[in-house]
Amino acid sequence: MDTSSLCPRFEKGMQILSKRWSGLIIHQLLAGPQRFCTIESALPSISGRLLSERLKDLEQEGIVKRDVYPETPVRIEYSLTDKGRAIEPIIRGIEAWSQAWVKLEAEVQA
Amino acid sequence: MDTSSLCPRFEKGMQILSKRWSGLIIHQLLAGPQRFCTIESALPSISGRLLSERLKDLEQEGIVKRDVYPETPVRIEYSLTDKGRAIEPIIRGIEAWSQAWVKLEAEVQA
DNA sequence: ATACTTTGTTACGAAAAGTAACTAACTTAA
DNA sequence: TTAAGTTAGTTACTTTTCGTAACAAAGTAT
Repeated sequence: MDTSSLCPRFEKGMQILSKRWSGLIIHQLLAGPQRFCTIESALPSISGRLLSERLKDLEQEGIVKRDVYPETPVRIEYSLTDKGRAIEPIIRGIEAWSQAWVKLEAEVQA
Repeated sequence: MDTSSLCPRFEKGMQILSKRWSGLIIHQLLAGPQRFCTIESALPSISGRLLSERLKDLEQEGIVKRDVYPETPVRIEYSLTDKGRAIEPIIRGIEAWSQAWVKLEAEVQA
């Protein structure tokens, strides 16, 4: 029973952005187009399997674009679409909030 | 191997906000303090088990406050702390992005 | 005492995420 | 012409998280 005025667009948007790794991948791609292995080593502890899966999800949502350059070795570059770049203010907002409010384990005095 | 300059605060902030339901719960609490069953019926298809778990997570992170009023029946109100209210611009950003860019299933013409 | 409400908890099966090893295509080195 | 290396994944398997449903404590009303 949905008695709320919860907008289905907002609900879906939230679903997309709150999938694990999506935010960090988008953040990484804000630095410019880059290849699979660059993203993989930029993000701590994401595995190839998940990165591959998540990039496919984001491509399907029209947030990420995948370009194949048949060089040698083949170069595959991932970049943000307009829809993806439109997420930048949100990511920056999360950065700002995190700087201002998030305490790391080491800083939390119980 | 973390060769990036990825800020650990940002990483943790992202982890908190991107947990399933966190965003929608915070969005709901932006409307003001409210009780468990109100949140439960405002969000589509979240179960008591998950809502309980997520509210505890958010309370632990200092984002949500839990107040017990020993009335009859007992009233327990959940509200946002300052740290929680500071998330409002991010949630509004996601709302705006969703309005502008998110297409629902029904609208996607393959 | 019994039934009802609110705020949860417990138990269990399903789905998603994490880990590690493997594959395909193409290159350079021996 | 093998052999080993690189990039971009995939497959198989384990662990964690999620979802569903039934139950429980504390109090009121009947």
